[in-house]
Amino acid sequence: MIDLELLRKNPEIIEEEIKNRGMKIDVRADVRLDTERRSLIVRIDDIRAKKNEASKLIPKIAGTEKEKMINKMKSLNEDLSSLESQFEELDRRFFTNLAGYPNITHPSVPIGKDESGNITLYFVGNKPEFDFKVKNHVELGVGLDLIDEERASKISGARFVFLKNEVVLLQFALVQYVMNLLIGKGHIPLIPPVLVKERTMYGTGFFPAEATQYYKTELDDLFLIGTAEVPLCAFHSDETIDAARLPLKYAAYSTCFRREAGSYGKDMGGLFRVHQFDKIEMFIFASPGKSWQSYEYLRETLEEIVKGLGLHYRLMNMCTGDLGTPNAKKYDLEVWMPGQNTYREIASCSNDTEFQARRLNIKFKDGDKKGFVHTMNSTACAVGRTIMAIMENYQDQDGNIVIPDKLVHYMGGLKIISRKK
RNA sequence: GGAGAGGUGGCUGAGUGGUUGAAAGCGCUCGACUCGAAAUCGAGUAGUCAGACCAAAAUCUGUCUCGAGGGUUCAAAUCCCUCCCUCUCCGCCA
Repeated sequence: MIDLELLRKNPEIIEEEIKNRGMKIDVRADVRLDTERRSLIVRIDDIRAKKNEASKLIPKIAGTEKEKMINKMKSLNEDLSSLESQFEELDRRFFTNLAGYPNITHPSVPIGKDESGNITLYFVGNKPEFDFKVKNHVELGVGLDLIDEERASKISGARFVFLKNEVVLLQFALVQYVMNLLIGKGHIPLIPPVLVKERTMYGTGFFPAEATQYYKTELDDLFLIGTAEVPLCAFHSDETIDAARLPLKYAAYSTCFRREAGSYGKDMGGLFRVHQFDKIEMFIFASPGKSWQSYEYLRETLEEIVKGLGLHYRLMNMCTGDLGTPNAKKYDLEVWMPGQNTYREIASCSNDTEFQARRLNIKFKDGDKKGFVHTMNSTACAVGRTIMAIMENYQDQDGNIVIPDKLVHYMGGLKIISRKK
């Protein structure tokens, strides 16, 4: 949700934003709509005031006086209900339109039409070189008996997978490594509910726009979350947080579910695009003044995690055309995947400034100062995709997988996953 | 799955048709008393959306809000309907 004051006072800023994002919204028409609805509010409030005044008088008077007053009230009611229905119509239209407005992007966000406008900020680490023919993670996984897609498909359908043997331990190791790192930095660990109410999906802005992306339970009207961002963001909804507690940092581990509607045939096979995966998500509630500082902290932390695993990656600054509506800025972290011979997204880090907080009514209080907090989130570790990256980057000539140093401890000392005899 | 209870201000909790946005208590803020504190006394203490003023803040005026939505009525926290949510007991269960 955008700031109404901004729409009223500086509609040109919003128009510029919409243009940059390649969206089409008639801002001026909505400004007029707002003016109209406000003048109706004034007229309605005026009648209500008269009603309230009369209402206080009625019990004190009697006879014809009272009779007259009651009749006056009746006629006021007629005026009122017609104005009210006009208002409701305008109001509904206005806020429906407003729901489509994007957040205002940070000046550092590049302007561009689509993903081709995204800017590579930098590369970290070196692309690994192999003097043998590399395998992709599916070939490796099948060879080492680490993933089973066939049976998953038999019992659940396409885009599901069994993780098996050492790679199960690898998942636990990753979770331990990442959680410990985040707890050390003051993040509060959480395991959230993965089923949420419909209104939570609306509140966090995932509905109605992306409603077809998520699973719904048939008997209870609950939805499976696509990311822990949903319960994390809603965690403090309708709360006022003392500024002294900001920034409030969380880290949630959860399974995530996505229908992947509209991606038929895309990235089939393996761990990259599945209906169910596990993820650790970072989330921060920050005061507006420290927002961008906290956001860069998120990025640094994400990079620290990926660097710790020794993966080569590039950091992308997503352009206006490729940003989500709530995002003021977004970094994507793309890891080099030797088996795909390309960089693939394994993490995404965005600052939604006060866009979500406004919608979920999350405020801060700093003495006499009150306002909406800023919310931002970042993947800490998308477990499936990270496992995929480790498998492909740490393979050896014999199709074995070396365990990254940082994880050996959490693997009970196991240094390599090798072919079973 | 069966049976029941309930949703009122930061909290506890009154309030079954008319100066009730809401008693009382607690908490909190300010003031008095005190060398200081406690106790005591006094005052204040919800948010929303508009409007006036304004650079802005503050202030003032009005509106709406007693889980949500609808209905009855001149008038609803209070009566009626629908929905949502929370809790307790029994059953089942990791």
